[in-house]
Amino acid sequence: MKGRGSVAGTPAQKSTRDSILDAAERRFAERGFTGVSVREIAGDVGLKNQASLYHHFRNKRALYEAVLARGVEAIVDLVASAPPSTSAAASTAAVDATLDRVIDYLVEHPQLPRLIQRAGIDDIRHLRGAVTRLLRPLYQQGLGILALSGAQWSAEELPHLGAGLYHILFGYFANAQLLELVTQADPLSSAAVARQRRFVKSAVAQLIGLRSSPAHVMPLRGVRRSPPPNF
Amino acid sequence: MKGRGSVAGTPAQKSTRDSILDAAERRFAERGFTGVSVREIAGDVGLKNQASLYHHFRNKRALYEAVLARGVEAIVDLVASAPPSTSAAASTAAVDATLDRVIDYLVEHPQLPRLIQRAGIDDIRHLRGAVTRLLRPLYQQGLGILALSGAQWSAEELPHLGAGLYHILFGYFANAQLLELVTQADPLSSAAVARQRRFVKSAVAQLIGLRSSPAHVMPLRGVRRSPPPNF
Amino acid sequence: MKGRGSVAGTPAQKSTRDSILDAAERRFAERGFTGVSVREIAGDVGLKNQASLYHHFRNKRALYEAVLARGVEAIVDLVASAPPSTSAAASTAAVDATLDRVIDYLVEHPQLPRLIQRAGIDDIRHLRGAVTRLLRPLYQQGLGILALSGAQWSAEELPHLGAGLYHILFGYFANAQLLELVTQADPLSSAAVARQRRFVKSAVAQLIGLRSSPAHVMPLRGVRRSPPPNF
Amino acid sequence: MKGRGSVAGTPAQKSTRDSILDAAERRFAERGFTGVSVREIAGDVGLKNQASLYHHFRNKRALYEAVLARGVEAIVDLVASAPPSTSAAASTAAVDATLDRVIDYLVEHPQLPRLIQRAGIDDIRHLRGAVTRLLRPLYQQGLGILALSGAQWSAEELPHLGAGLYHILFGYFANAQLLELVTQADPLSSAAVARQRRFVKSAVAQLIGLRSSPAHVMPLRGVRRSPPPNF
DNA sequence: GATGAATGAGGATTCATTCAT
DNA sequence: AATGAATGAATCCTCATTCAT
Repeated sequence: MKGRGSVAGTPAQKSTRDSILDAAERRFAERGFTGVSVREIAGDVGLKNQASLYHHFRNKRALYEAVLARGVEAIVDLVASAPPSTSAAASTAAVDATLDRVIDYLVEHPQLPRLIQRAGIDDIRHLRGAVTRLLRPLYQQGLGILALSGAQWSAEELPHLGAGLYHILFGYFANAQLLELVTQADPLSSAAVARQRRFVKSAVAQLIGLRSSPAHVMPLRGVRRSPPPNF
Repeated sequence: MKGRGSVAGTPAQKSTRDSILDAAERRFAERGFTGVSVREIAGDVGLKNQASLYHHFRNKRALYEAVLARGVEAIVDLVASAPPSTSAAASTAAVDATLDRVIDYLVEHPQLPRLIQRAGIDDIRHLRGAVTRLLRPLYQQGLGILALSGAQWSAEELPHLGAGLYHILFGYFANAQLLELVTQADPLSSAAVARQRRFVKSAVAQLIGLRSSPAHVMPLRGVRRSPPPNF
Repeated sequence: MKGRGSVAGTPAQKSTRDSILDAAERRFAERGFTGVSVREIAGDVGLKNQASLYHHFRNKRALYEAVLARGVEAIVDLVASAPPSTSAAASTAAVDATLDRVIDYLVEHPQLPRLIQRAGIDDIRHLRGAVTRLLRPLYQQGLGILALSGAQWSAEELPHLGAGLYHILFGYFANAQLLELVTQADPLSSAAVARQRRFVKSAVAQLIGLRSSPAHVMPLRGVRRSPPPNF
Repeated sequence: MKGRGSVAGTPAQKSTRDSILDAAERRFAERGFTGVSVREIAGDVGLKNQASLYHHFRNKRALYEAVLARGVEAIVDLVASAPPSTSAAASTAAVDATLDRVIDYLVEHPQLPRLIQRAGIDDIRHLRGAVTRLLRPLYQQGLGILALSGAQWSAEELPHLGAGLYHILFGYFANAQLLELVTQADPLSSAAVARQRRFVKSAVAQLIGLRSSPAHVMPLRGVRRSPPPNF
């Protein structure tokens, strides 16, 4: 968020600016920066004229960056709020809790992973500042956590592990449409999300190499006997 | 053909059509369908005019789909050429070999993962046909392989595992730019690629359960035969 | 508004929208829908850019249809304002008055007959709505008038008579250029128009049978009450 | 027809060139010169490439003019073949016969009137030569016939009469689509054409002022009792 | 005589943005 | 804060035409 952002403490003028951000987030997630027109976003918000939008954001790119910053900040906050645990056991719990928080959030904001994955694939020249400011600290924090865990990975492999975990976590939601078409089942159904949640936790536990994870597997066993999907 | 066209005597000179496909693949991977102009692609190929391009492809979208199909087909061929092994041991070797082939190919065609990841995130309505034709069989084959391996996953979890492996494998290359900015190291350096190769193989092995984590595999075995749920 | 826009104080200054309609009417009449470019019309109006035109009309066809509707409505109003006379004598006067009004109007708007004749020859799929809304009532009214007059035509022949009168009336002005080339005289000179006016009135009178050719009118009278054929 | 036309006596190479003319006539009649693309015509003829068309006609306009000339010449021949009668009685019969011939021809070539009406409305600068060569003699001949008939018209009114007759005759067929939409009946059905034929003859007889026409009216009386159309 | 390829010019339309109100 | 109008640049695509084969 830049310059004219919410004046401290006063939630007053929320309406229009935030509506624009919401609409833009949805659109940009769906079709990317170049695939969305300012007119479209203005229309979504109920503005009769694209010109009105320029009262709230300097231009299209500024709007895009505001959307992206808002989205990434939310994720960063989610992860950053994890207690900086030092013991492996506490770390395990913390990781699981963080995964839960993130997955919960991604389910509630299903367009966010698309938006962020897109931004990662797109030309990131425009995003150097935001990346450095927001993502690098997050990355360092993640590396710290991974390093703590009883790892089977060398220090130089940790970045690869971090990237892998990120892709597992975000890729599922970002590619929901594709998954649906390929598997012919809704990847965002609550059952599917529950399964994905279990899978991610289990996979993370295995890859991170913490042996405390089986705990949460057991209670779910009964569920595993539920009727099979038609994958 | 003019300009850089076929030099007399070398019959295998790349056809205009293929040159267009190459240029388009690069561009579409970089900036997506809406971010690329036909003029740009035509220019890359040395065509003096966009009109010429329409001699080879009905329109921009047809070109895009041709590019995508070519790219996906290459991957599919890579994976499909894996011997349909039945023993777990043979499977392990086959999986490793396939991973090597795919990684080799992605390194050689670094734009392909971006292109494909993008296509997965984008509106896929236009791609129904291609997806069904190309990806579904590949997916079924993948599921088969995963099911064969002595895994700790239930049948209903296999799709999630498959998706996860895909995201680990392609995400790294697709997000190379982002990774570079965050980690401040080149993810496509030969050293980094070698590390990623080791990481992927190791991670796959762990997740598929061929080599490690046999601990909690046993209790789940019976479940794997259960019919799939509705996702 | 820029350039030649509204001069302060004169509120009835022609709106941009109307200027566009005027220019488009002229152009479309001259060269037809496909023969005119949007750029051309925008240029005529003094707009520096085609884009401005799209602020007032959704697209080229919408503009064309607006032009056509405006033109036809003017004619319809002209004819519709004729008093619904019931006696043959009053009808005669009314017909003459209507002819005068229409001819006056066509002389003042020489491009209108071309526009309308063109529309009749062109593919009318796009015009179904307008035709049904505007022309069918006019046609019914015309049939009523023709039926009233002491005519030598059967009910089933009235549509042919109506069409014939329409073609005589509009064809002259629509084909003015051709007539000039063939007759080597200006068909729109005031003398020529006066002659045409006399000719039309006289021809209409003869064909409608109000004034002349009573000879073979009688034998046909009874027939006129016969129900109409299927065309 | 210009330059490369059919070499005297040899009907040999008819095929392609004439096919092109036929297709072009249809298309140009439907949508006018600017509304038709060369590709379209070539496609109609079965040519896989527009380039082939340029073997037969120098360019699009030359093709158009050839089409127009062929069409107009046919009409001119039809009218010119009327015996140059000198007596009014013979003239009446000749006029009727000519009308029959022309109407027969227009029914068989329903696209011709549209083509010709269009040409008359369009910018005729390109057609000066053809008009002068083909139409002026026809016009003079027509004037002669009209002058012969026991006319109620002055010499200076004859051009108006001539134009009116032309518009009645061609307008009906040229505007068939429009008439159909307005009257909700097919103007080219054989019944409708028969009625139009009677109407035209009768109208012409009245306007020309020949008193011999009633003859052909009587035998048709029975038909007039046929069931009514839904005009 | 027919075709594949190429091309310059132009087609309609949409783009992001600005300005006065 | 919002809107109507305008605009330059760019969009995809089609046009008629030419040339070598």
